[in-house]
Amino acid sequence: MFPFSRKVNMARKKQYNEDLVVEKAMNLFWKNGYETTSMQMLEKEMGINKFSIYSSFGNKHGLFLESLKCYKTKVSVILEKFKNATNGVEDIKQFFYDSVDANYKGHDQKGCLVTNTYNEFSENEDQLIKEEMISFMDNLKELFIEKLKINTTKDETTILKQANYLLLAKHGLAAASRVNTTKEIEDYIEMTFVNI
Amino acid sequence: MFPFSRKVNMARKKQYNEDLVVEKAMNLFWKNGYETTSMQMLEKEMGINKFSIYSSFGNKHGLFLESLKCYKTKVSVILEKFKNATNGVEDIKQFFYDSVDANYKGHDQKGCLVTNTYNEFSENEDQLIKEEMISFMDNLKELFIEKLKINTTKDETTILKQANYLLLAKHGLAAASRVNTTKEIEDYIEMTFVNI
DNA sequence: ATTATTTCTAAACGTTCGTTTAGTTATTTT
DNA sequence: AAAATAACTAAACGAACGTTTAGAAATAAT
Repeated sequence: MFPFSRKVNMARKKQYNEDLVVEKAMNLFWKNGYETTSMQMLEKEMGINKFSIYSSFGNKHGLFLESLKCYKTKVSVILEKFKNATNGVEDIKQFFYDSVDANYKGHDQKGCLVTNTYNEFSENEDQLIKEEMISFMDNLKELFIEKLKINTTKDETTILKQANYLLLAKHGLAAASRVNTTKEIEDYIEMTFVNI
Repeated sequence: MFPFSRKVNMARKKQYNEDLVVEKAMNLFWKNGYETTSMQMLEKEMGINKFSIYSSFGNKHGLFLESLKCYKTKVSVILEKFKNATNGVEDIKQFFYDSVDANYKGHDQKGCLVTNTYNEFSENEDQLIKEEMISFMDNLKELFIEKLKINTTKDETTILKQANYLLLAKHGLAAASRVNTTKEIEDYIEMTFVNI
């Protein structure tokens, strides 16, 4: 599963669960961003030694990639629900509400890790992570398009415009998740969908 | 003007213009963000020695604060135009277009420095900069409210909702300024204002 | 012309960063 | 039980960070 973890001839057992410590790392990255999160902080939060981090994940960058995977797994429940929905626009709105609920869990107001990462790396030279984030958003846009096509007479051009609009609206939602109240966020979502 | 620059008994003249080098620093911060921009990069971009930076601006943090002031001066033209406008909602839309134009100057697609800074510092402990950004956005929200009240029968609650919606829409616009085409940005702005 | 003061260059400062390594401990294999 | 091997702890690594300092160069005042 994890690229740097051994599987055969295990002389001594790992005293930690890799999935569990990745989730802890993910929460720290989510809260602080990539650069601000130091290996020292990760050591403390994950409860394991630096050596263990490096032998399991290669380096900080590798750990971050695993953290992103972990985040995707975390949101996959919402995403699957969204993918399987069949009501059209109403599904997108519900997806927005579900996303906010997920980001409010634990009352930490950390926004969306994908959006945060996208913002942090947008002027960075790390192509791999940028492409990961862009791919995630492109997939989301495709899903928006798919749902917008349900029960509608709108032409293709309008649908593409609306999908792009909704994708950008999600940036606003991520910002809102960090500062606004639940009520304000609700108002924002409702207003976003008035003209869709 | 600048807190660390001397004014009296100047034995040797400064070989640089402080306003000019701050603008260069601002452009670098704008492009890369605060943390990613190192003193080395600033030295090179500003064309002066580290010592000169420290004697003029105290430290990196001080230089960033001056850069933010410089940015505000830069956008003050747009902001003043917006403040003096009297047509209502149409003025806000024009302000959105003007903001995009300003951010596209130089074709660097750096987004909005205030929004970028707000994103970078949102989970940071730097209260001063956070408050500066929040204050800037609060002022903007107040202006939105003021313009929304022109030629309207809408009640106070609706206006507050719409102002908050527009403020969050500006986050989407900042994200769009970095990746979307001019046409896509136009579509986004038009769609944002359909239901206002 | 000399002195005082400021700016300049360039090197070094202490810290922290991500990363690596040496040596101990624990478990499996022989 | 002995040997082999993997995971552990803890210290150290070089590089980069923001910041400071020592000394040379330049200008003002005397």
